[in-house]
Amino acid sequence: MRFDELVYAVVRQIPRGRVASYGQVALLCGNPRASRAVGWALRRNPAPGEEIPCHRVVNREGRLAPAFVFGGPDAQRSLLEAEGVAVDDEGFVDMERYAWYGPTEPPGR
DNA sequence: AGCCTGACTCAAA
DNA sequence: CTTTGAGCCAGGC
Repeated sequence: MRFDELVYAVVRQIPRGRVASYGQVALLCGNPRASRAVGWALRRNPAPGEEIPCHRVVNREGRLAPAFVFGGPDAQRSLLEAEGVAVDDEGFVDMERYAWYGPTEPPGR
């Protein structure tokens, strides 16, 4: 299986209203250091939207991807806010509150 | 095989 | 806090 397919498989599991960091996705793919490769894979996302919610992937600090990536300065923000994820003016999301813990989704939050 | 790129991350100045 | 530099990984050429 291609690495990017693995990335998509993971991203596809991120629930609505939650976000995951590139490092988190890389970890779930088995390569904690492959965060860059994750971004590389998402760059050519074959099915944006509910299929592969790449807008739910943010960097380690909860910072959204650069504007050009989603074709607009508020594209990703709109998608996230639409599903209940608050995004501040600087394009940051509260990781403590929206971070996805993984496929198993441990207790608490 | 080698070199380059990037939606990343960490450490240091 | 901002700016650099370096390590990392997969894929495109």
